[in-house]
Amino acid sequence: MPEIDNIAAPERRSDDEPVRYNPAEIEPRWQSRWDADPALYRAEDHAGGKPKFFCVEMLPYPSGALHIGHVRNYTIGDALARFMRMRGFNVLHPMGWDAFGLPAENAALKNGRAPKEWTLSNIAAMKVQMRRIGLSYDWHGTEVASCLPEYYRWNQWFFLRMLEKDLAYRRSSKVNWCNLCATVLANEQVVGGCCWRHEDTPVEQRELEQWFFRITKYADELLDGLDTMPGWPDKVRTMQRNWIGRSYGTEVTFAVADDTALKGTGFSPSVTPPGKEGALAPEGQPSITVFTTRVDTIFGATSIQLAPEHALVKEWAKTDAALAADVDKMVAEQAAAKQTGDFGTIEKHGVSTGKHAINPFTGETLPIWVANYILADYGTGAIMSVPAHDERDYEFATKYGLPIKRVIAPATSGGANDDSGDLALPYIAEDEAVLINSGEWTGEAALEAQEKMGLFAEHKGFGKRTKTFRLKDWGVSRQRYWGTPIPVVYCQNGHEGVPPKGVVPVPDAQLPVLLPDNVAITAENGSPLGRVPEFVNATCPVCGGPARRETDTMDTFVDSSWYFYRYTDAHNNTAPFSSEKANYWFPIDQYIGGVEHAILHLIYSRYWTKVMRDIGLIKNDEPATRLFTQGMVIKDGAKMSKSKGNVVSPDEMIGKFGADATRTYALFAAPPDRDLDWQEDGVAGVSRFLARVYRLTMKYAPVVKAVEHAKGDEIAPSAFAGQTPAGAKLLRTLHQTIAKISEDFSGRWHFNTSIAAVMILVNEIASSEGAMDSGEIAPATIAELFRSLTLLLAPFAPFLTAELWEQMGHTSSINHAAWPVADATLAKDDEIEIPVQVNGKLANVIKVAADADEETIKATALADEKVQQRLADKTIVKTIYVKGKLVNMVVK
RNA sequence: GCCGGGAUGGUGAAAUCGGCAGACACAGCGGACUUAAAAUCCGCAGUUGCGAAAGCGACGUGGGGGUUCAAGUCCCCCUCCCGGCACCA
Repeated sequence: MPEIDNIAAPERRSDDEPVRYNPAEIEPRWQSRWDADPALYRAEDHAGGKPKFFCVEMLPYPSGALHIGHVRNYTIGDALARFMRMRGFNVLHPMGWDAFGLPAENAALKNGRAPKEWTLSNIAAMKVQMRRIGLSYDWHGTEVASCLPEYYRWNQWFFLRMLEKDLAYRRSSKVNWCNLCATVLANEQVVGGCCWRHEDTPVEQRELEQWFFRITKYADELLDGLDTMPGWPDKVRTMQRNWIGRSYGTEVTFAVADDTALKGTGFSPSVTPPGKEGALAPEGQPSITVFTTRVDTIFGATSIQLAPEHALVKEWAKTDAALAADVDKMVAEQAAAKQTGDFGTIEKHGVSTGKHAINPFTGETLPIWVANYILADYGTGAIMSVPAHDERDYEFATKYGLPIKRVIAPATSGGANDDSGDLALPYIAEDEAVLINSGEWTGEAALEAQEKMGLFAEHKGFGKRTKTFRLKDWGVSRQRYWGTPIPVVYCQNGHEGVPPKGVVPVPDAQLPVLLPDNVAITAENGSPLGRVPEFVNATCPVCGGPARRETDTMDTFVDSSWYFYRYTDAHNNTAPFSSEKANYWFPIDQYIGGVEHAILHLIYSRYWTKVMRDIGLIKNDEPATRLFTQGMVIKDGAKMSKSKGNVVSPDEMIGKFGADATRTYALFAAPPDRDLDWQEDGVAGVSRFLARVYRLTMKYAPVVKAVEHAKGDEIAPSAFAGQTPAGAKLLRTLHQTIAKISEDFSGRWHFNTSIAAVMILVNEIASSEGAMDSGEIAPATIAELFRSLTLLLAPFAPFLTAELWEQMGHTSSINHAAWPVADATLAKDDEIEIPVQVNGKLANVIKVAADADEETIKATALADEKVQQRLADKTIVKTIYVKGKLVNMVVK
């Protein structure tokens, strides 16, 4: 190919007209070209032969401005999406807006702006920012905004399906109330006793009628499914496991003793009337059911403890003023402690009810107490207290002088009847521990006894083996305006549609129930919708009579529970999405977002996926195969906040250094899973690096163009004979870099080292400028270098690389240009460096041929002068050789 | 208290499987270019001792112990920081 070799290197441009990297000129120019092409990032129809890749980043709340943390999150996803496109995948990369929620109402209160107008203008502003950053979203095909009726009508549609399946229900319950939000919060939205949005505002407990979703129906599946999700971080899975909190145990029913009868027979608390063992309470007599995970310790129970809000306590308090007063105090104390978040540390105390219960296993009579450490909403709100084998019960029993009875001993101790008591109490029994003092069960291993005693209680009818979850049903009612109206009415003629009683669902055909505009937002409690007569006054769909419309709206986590399904079919107006499309794209191949949603959005959306599967919409069990949680962006070692004045503005960064530098820095400064300390000087450094790439590539772009033109625009083949050493060295580095980055993308995602590798390559190219100009390095090599360099940087710096790609004479977009392939032969070093140690200390580094055998390497090492100095007067005991890595001589 | 994650130069970090600790950058210092500055380029750079220098040596990955020819990496104990959960029976 003489004509190629004869292409002259371009003249060095004179110093007075340098080619300057100017992102402020390049980036807007490309941005408007991209904006003008609605199909640029459109995924192909699923009929195509390419493998699919569905890449989703968690959608933002449209607050009005992107946070630098968003930039990091979206840049990670965008780099991956761009890489996968170049690897030939059919990539769906969408974006949307989590657009309902309280800040819009606060803005209305503060500035008098309508929530809708405020939200939509924020969306517009943030979309401009996202476009400036060069994020490759298919806006036209996929954009979703949850505040639009086209979206939220499907929330309503799902709500109706949930009603039909008895997954949505209404009941009165104690709820978390945030005064600043002026609404109810779900358990998941209470963080350390405070509101998740108002970190310093304690959550109050209020009794309210609420809509709930029966997420507990799926508790087992949500928990067990975690074991089948290796692509999710352990951290998130562990958090979800703890949140769901399944405990296997036994419910045991204790009959409440008839005190009047006992008094007549000379009652003694530990003596049971004969024949009363295992007795259930007679008709009309109350009983108490406790939940325990350690039924094997039941012979050690010495009292029953009830939560202050237990139904029986309320009953007894009616006729016992002193008890009522004590209990009220306890309820108030529990509520206060929950607010301040130190529920776990308040001192245990309680009060005796004077009543007694009968242990069905032993027939013993146990005193019934009310205790402040018993939760009303976990298990049955009642426990059997076993002070010998439970720390909390021990503490309580010691305080009040209740008996402590040992019924379990370690398996290694003196045997079944060893209750010598030399072991510290409380003794928390292990599985192998052995029962003592437990009647016919004495001698059984604890774990087996749990099983057998549970079965026994079941058989005798005073208990059952069961499991309890920490997870509660999801309260979705919000007393707010800016959310999805719940699509039911209450018929004033008493018509009933579906249960619950009195509720008439709005028929599908009447959806959406539109959120009215022009609603006065005030700070008063109660939903603003309740003050809009045109909204509240409705017609019963069953009888046509007057009806009152539900004024609660849905929790915004409903919106985000299924938004990514809508991406696959965003313009569908007859269904939430087409099953065919969803089944092609789902599950999401890579989901990326902050870990703060580990037990909010990420558990709700798993639940929603299972519900949608069970109503036949989709086939997948889980929404996403892989989840990545990126680290926070911090500044000067601290979380960014307006009050600290250390907030980094993405616009300012882009204005100063350009989007490419901002993006590249966000990936370069730290591995994506770690926290990143934002340093503006670092962005400046990356910007200098991109400027160097620009200057060099612009200089040699004509060479690339000429070479590729001569070859008919084929990809330059790498291996050609007669390569000079300088050229071979550059090609080696190039192919090592290609291999490294390709690997980083498919595994570790340590883009910081990917970018460092490109920097090394560029440094080497820059120092070979003389050799390239003199012709020592062939034009074909130069062409391959710059062509590949541009492709390698394309996922990180899309504007710069698009510009350079065009400057090299390419007319087709770089977005779908093929990712370079590493040539292992070219990447291979022909000479390697081997460190030589003497007694583990570095003596020297020797250079040997890459294919040198062990003998040669050892001989070379031994012959080395510096090594010899270390070996003087010593005897070599052993020589360790690690192939291609090191030689270590052990000497005496 | 329990469960995760982390601690490496002045700073962000690298070392992917036990094999040259500090790649790549930032900040710094010295130099070139310039009337000057900016920009750019070249060089130095873990700490410390000896030396005029080339160089030679010691120490060094939060602390202490261990395994190994060899430890940032594996094991045991401890400290501190971040995140989550926390009287869940």
